[in-house]
This record gives sequence, structure tokens and C-alpha cells, in this order.
Amino acid sequence: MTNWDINDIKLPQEVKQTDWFQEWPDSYVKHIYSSDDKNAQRHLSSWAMRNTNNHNSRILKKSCLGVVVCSNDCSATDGRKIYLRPAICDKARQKQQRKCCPNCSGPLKLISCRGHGGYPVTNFWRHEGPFIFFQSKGAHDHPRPETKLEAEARRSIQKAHTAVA
DNA sequence: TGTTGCGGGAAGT
DNA sequence: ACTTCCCGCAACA
Repeated sequence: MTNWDINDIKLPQEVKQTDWFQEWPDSYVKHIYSSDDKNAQRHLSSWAMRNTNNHNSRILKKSCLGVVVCSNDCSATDGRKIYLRPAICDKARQKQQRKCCPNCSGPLKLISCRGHGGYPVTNFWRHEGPFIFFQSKGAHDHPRPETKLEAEARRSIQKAHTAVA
């Protein structure tokens, strides 16, 4: 059932069963989602993936931005490490890297993804009739960042905090 | 302020 | 010709 490639002229027309949305696709996996799947429609991932132009309007390509860590390698009180979600927008990401670790105030650093032959892991999305075909190339060689929701939540807490101060 | 998708253009192969 | 990266734009939250 996975004997197809995202670049094939013709993708499988008959799909027995669609997959549940995968939040953390890793390694060289393929999925076929229903075109009704909201997360698939939005091409979401909990990895921080940014759009990359492949000059092909039929296949959407995204590449991984890695994870932002504390350069002091500090641990939170619960023992967990700091793994922030890289901002997707270039400008916001440059600004983010000048900020401090929310835990120890040390400098942050971006660990870029080199999981696909030294290059970032790529994800491909293609809408075809009642299906959304997904293909991942490369295995992430870094920890998982915050999910999109976690990052949004932290931003709004920060905002509330600065509003008081 | 940040996310997402689009597309032009440059550069390397 | 094909891929990858960089940039700005526009819609949206």
C-alpha cells in the first residue's frame, strides 16, 4: 500500500484505508490522509517545518528548522531540558535567537536539522481527489521542539507577564 | 506579531 | 534542466 512516491505521475486511486494524522512523522514514512482531515489540510506537524519553494504548485514542500536549546544545557526543576520551537518566519527566528533561556536566562542556540544527508528533513504534501498524500524524507537528528500549541501558550503567558511588569 | 502558502529570482550542479 | 536557498508579498490569526 506504500508502493508510491510523492513525485509519481499517478498516485494510488484506490485506497482501502486512510491514516490517522501523525503529529511526529519521522524517518522515511508515507501516509495517506483523508482530504477531510483538518490537520492534514493545514499541513501541520509538531516539528517546526517551514515552507520551501520547490516551484511545483502541486506538491507542497516543507523543511525542518530543528530545535532551539539553552547553550548552558540547563534543566528545569522537573529535570527536563529546554527545547523551544524555532519561529517559522526568518525574521522572528533571528529575533528569537537573541532572547534568553526562559529557565536560566542563558543564551539560546538553534540546533539545525541535518537528518537528510546533512540537510534538513523534508516533508511533502499533495492533495489528490479525496486524499492528501504525505511523504517524509530523512530522520530528525535532534530532540522534539515544543508543539505549536505549547509555543503559542508560552507566548501568551510571556505577553501577560510583560503586561504586568 | 507570527504563521502559512505563493512565486520570482539567483546560484550550484 | 533541476534543486535549493533567499526574499518579499498577501491572507489570516
